[in-house]
Formats: sequence, structure tokens, C-alpha cells
Amino acid sequence: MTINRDVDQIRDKLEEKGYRLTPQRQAVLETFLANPDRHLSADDVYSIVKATNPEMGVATVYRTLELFRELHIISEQDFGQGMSRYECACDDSHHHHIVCLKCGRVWEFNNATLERVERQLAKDYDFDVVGHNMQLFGYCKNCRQKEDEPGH
Amino acid sequence: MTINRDVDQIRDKLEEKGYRLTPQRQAVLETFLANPDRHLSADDVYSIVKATNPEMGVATVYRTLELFRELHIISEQDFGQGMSRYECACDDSHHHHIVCLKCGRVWEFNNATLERVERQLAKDYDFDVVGHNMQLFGYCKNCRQKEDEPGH
DNA sequence: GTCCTTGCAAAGGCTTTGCAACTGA
DNA sequence: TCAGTTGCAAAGCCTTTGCAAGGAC
Repeated sequence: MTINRDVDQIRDKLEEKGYRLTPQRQAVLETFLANPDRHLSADDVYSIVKATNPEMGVATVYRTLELFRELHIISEQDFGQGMSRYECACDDSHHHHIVCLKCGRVWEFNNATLERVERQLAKDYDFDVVGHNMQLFGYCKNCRQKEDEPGH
Repeated sequence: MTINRDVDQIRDKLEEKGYRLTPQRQAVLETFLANPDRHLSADDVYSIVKATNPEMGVATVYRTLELFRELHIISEQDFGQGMSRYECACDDSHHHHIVCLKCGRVWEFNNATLERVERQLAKDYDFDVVGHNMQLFGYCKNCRQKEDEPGH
């Protein structure tokens, strides 16, 4: 099963650096592996993990998120909602986000043109780019239709 | 003088909606007009305004920022620094940001290709785009050079 | 034993809110 | 008069930190 293999790989990655894959960390990891399409907040992760590990503390979630982010196991996003969101960074594909301001759903996209623009900008500004972030905010088809319904 | 004209225009904009341009609001407005190139945090604005209006309270700054944002007088940015930053939105030009993770300086750029990509994406996803955000994070030339200096 | 890790509670930092007082038309 | 506005302090929210206890090697 893919998830078990992923867990093993990440256990190695942690142990290489002198860290352990504790049950708590594994629970957080599995939450991300089981939700590859979601952009989880710290609180989302906490709630999900707490369901099976009631002894889990929030601080551990935050510490684990920071550790995973450092090791590039997950990546952090800010959609301007007052808290960070995290997603699995298991594949190295850079992608960008389209965020619906009504329902909060997030779509991801890759765009070769964008990557090209980015490389050109890095060159123009003599800038060593280590991360990027492109977000479109607006309203999805679904939410627009709801707006148009009578009574709204 | 341009700034006075801008102030008058915005006074009209406020009064149209039933708001007043109070001395506090004018002080905040002038801070933005006087710093068109900066990306000010709420605390930056507070410090600047407090220098000439010592009675100014933080709450007023936040309330003014929200009001100005609603009226599209300023726009809000989040560079992942734990607080929002605001900039004058007096001209309607959309632009994007290059943020140095070391010195925190921000460069702005416009890019026609990017705008084109954005329009295409809006079409592809049937999305009503009302805002966007492109940020590159990394290290500027200056900070890279400092890193290379002996002793660092 | 030693270092990593944890849960708890307290503290931090940014932002919002309740409220009584004030202001301008 | 009346709605809009303000300063202050308290509260809210997300996140980090101090610390003593627990756990793996």
C-alpha cells in the first residue's frame, strides 16, 4: 500500500536527521497522506488526529507541522483566513491556488507559462527565489449560481 | 499639490457613503499617500500617525484600515509575516510582489504575461476572479552578498 | 543516562469588540 | 437629536514557549 511506503520513507528522512517518528507524528503524517487534496489548518489536523489519539495536545500538532515543513514534507499556505493551511508536499510539483471566498474551496493548478515568467523575474531582479505563491481569489461557479437563486 | 487633491477625492468617496473624513482617518490616509512605495503594517501606521496625533488609538487604526480596504482605497497583502500589510491602491494597477526573506524588502512588478495567464485560468475554471496575489519569496542580491562576506 | 518528545498551561502577538463618551450636521 | 466615530480596556484567535514528566536507545 502506497501510504505505508510513504510512511517508511518519511521515517527514514526523520531518523537521518536524528528525529523519531513517534505515534503522534505518524498520526499527523497519515492525516496528510489520507487527505492529499485538502488544505488543512492546524486545527483541522488537531481535530482529525484527536479523534483517534485523544491524548494529543495542540502544541504537538504545531511542533509537528513546523518540523514537517522544515523537512519539506508539507508546505504552508496562507489564504488570508487568519490561519495557516498545510498540504502534503510529497510530490515536488509546484502548484498554485484558486480560492473561493464564499465556500473556501481551493483548486490547484500548474502552469508552465507561470514558471517561465517566474524564472525571468528571478533573473531580472537578480533574486534567489526559494518559494512562490500565486493565488486567485474570487467566486466559483457553484457559489455564483447560488447567489443568483431567488431568496439570496 | 497632488496629495491634497487625493485627500479631497477620498473625502468625497467617504461622504458619498455616509462616512466622515475625521482627523484620524485623514492622518491614516496621508500616511499612505506619503509612503506610496511602502507596505505598511497596522503597527507601522499606528506608530507614524501617533507621532503627530498622540491621542490616536490602535482600534481606530484597525477600523480605518478595514474601512479603507472596503472602499478600495488601500489593499491588503499577506507576506506570511504574521500580520497584514497594506498599501495605497490609489492607482488601479494590479501588481505583484517579490519579498526578500532576509531584509523584508518588497519589490513590485507588473507582468502582462501573468495577466494573460490569469484571464485564461478564470475562463478555464469558470471562476469570477476578484483578487489575486503573486509573491516570490527568496533572497535579494544585497542579502546574498552579505551572506558571502567573511564573518557571516 | 541522555537526548528527544510530549501535554499542559501560560504567555505572545495581532486583531476585534463592547462600551461610554464625544462630535458634527 | 441622532448616527457616526473614538479611545480604552478586555477579549478573541491562532500560535509559541516554559517546564516537568515520559520514552527510546
